[in-house]
Amino acid sequence: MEKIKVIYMGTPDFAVPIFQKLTSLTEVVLVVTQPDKYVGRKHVLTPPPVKVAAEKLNIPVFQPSNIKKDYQLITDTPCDLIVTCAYGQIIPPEVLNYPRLGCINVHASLLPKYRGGAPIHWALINGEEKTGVTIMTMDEGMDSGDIISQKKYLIKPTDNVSTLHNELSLLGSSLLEETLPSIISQTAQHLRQDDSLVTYAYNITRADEHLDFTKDGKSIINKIRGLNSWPLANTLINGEEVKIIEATFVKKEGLIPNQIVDVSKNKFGISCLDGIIYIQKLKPFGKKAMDINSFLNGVDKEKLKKSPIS
RNA sequence: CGCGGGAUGGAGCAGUUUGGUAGCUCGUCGGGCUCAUAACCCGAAGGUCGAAGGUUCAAAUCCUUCUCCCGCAA
Repeated sequence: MEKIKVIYMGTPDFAVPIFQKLTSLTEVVLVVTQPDKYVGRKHVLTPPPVKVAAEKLNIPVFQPSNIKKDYQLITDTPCDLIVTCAYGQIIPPEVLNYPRLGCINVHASLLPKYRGGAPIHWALINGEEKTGVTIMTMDEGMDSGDIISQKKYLIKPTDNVSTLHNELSLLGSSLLEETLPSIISQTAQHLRQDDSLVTYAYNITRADEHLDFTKDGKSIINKIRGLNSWPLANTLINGEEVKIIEATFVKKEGLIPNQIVDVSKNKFGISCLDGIIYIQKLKPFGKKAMDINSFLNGVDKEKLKKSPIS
């Protein structure tokens, strides 16, 4: 079978395995990704991961800062299909309508749930038992196109953003492999999204990262793992911001929430609505991540017991 | 030069303001107690105090420059 010509549009790590799978199945003639960005304290100009992967394979890369205006190169490049995954910009109709087989997108949720930029985070934070990946047609809305195929993933209690990110990225790759033939033969089923079931997963904001210890233990733990390894949940202990990386929950009745209730050699417990959150791993302000034993070794435990949480 | 925090035995920290013998909590190793232990007791090893230069009789501490790590902001 002759390989079809594809333009791939994607940006972050999540989009890399899907890109690589695509290169093995089709001829990727152009990669469109976000411009290099200045990141970090030193403002180092950093290329997006998909660009790095594309350059390794000597595939041309196009990085328009505003694709609504600057799409000429795409529509001048002969191709049969456009595949997108976490590209990062709304794609104009001129591009959507260009390839004869259309535009499809790989999204990290079971649409119509969790449309938007942070579906993995929100699925974990909300304590979902399952999530998955969806391949769909693109339209001018945000993740609102027709569903072509889906694959479920049962979330493990040990999953966090990093593990789930990897799982779904691989799942997306294999789903793409399974779905591609029906796209090429134009026999794919198109299922309209049920508007009444739509939910949105907006990008995580600073306020989303803050832990509220007056809530129930389960939701606090879900938030901690739903923000791990990035950007991490935080709280203020004695006015200093501390990132909470890992914690466990023990159910217990009759506690006043939001208090430091258990400090010993290797335990640091904060009360919540229905029990105690034991911090296992954290990152104090200005310090590196450390386990709870290390943290307790270097801290005045009597003072810590009296510290307010906010 | 965007803003701020930090670097002290293997880990986490105190000591720096006011220069004067390297300290705490752990870990490691050895010994003891114990039916036993991640518990307790006794002892030991392990550090050119991030780097370089300067001031001084004397610098972890004061001055200058540099490197690396972390958070925020983009």
